[in-house]
Amino acid sequence: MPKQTFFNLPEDKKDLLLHALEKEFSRVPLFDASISNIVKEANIPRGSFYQYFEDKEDAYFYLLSIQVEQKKTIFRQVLEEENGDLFQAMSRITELTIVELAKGESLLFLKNAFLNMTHEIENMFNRIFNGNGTAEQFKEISCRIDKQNLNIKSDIELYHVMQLLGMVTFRCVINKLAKNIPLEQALESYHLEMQLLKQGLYKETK
Amino acid sequence: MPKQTFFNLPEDKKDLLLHALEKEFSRVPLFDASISNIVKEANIPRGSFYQYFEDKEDAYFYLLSIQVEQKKTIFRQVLEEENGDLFQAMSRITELTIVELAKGESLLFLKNAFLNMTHEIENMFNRIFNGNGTAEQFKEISCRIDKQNLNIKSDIELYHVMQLLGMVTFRCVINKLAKNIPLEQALESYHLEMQLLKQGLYKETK
DNA sequence: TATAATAGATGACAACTTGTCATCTGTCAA
DNA sequence: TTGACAGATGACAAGTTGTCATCTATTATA
Repeated sequence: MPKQTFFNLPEDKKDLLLHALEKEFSRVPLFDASISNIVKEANIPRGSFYQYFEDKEDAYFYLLSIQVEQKKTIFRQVLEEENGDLFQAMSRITELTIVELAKGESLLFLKNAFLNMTHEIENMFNRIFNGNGTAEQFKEISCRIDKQNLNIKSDIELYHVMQLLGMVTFRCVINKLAKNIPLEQALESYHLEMQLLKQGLYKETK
Repeated sequence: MPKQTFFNLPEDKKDLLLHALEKEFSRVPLFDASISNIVKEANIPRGSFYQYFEDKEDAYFYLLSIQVEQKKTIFRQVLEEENGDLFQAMSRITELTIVELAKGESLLFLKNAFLNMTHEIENMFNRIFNGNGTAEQFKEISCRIDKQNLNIKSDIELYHVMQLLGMVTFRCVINKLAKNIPLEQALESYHLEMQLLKQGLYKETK
């Protein structure tokens, strides 16, 4: 988390900073990003950066958390529109994401995030589905999910189902971006995997 | 890939280099590793490093590919021992891996690889299951798999099944390492997810 | 044998990083 | 008026990386 000093800043200066962060983290992934570029862009002295943030990672994950928060709202909406159908909602989100990311220069920050997804970045993204990890946050989403058609016996199983779906979704987007797979082909693979997940990979369950 | 110059080196010097690489990449993950440390450890001039490798990544992925090749052999063995049962084989590999990684200071290189898994590193690991990506390599493994109990209609579906299993396995190991989850608990989650995969997440398939 | 050609070794170097810290500056409260 | 303190500032040490002109050794050729 940024230091208190950052939050004490006037709104416009905070915005300026955030824009500088987004610009640099859109240019290159986290590990290639340079604080020097950020301070140059934001026109603040180098020392100030360290007054506001612990380090590069701190700034990065703060920016990411903001964007994830926005995605979370969208996910909620879609889930509602699909009447709590988890699979349906995930499919639509994936399609939305892929199509949007394919649109050239836009969303470079997210593109870099996907292409350099580590478990820490993925954990942040998972907040879309699980909130910040607390039981209440999980409940808040899980209660909006229609469990009727899901083959689950408990909340723990629901949690794992969501983990699995998240995994497959991320992998699909990453794969599409990394190998520059055509849109339709990426979606085809995705739906195939989703279908496999639904049906199960084993013939005789019992 | 390392440059030809590297492969022209006498065996003992190559070994020296590889040990220096392993030492540095065991100390820290790829992005924090320093070429300076490597050349210091291997006692070669800085310029020589660039005579042998393109850059840090080049050296890293070469070392990783060697270790993955070893894992591939183990996987083949286990798959044979389990008479082609993919789930059984994956379970055993996962248990082996988790137990081994838990043993303190050993395998620090692999530990770092897991904790900083990117899609590029994951792709390398996937060679364990898919070979280098060619159709022949895939066939070579897939023909050893017993498809009787698998709910698949084609080789493409088998490919995706293996992707899914790999995904869940990696995630399990990463999760265990990152959150320092006790061994039994990690395995419990893993088996739960495997069970869900087997049975399917949906109640009525049709 | 003498010479040329080529592969490889070498380390100094420019051009960047990063995080720190002593020193300013401005704004309140007493 | 004077502290006190939060915050701003930029020079700095210590590190990094990739390059390149210059050696050196080995092998092929005349």
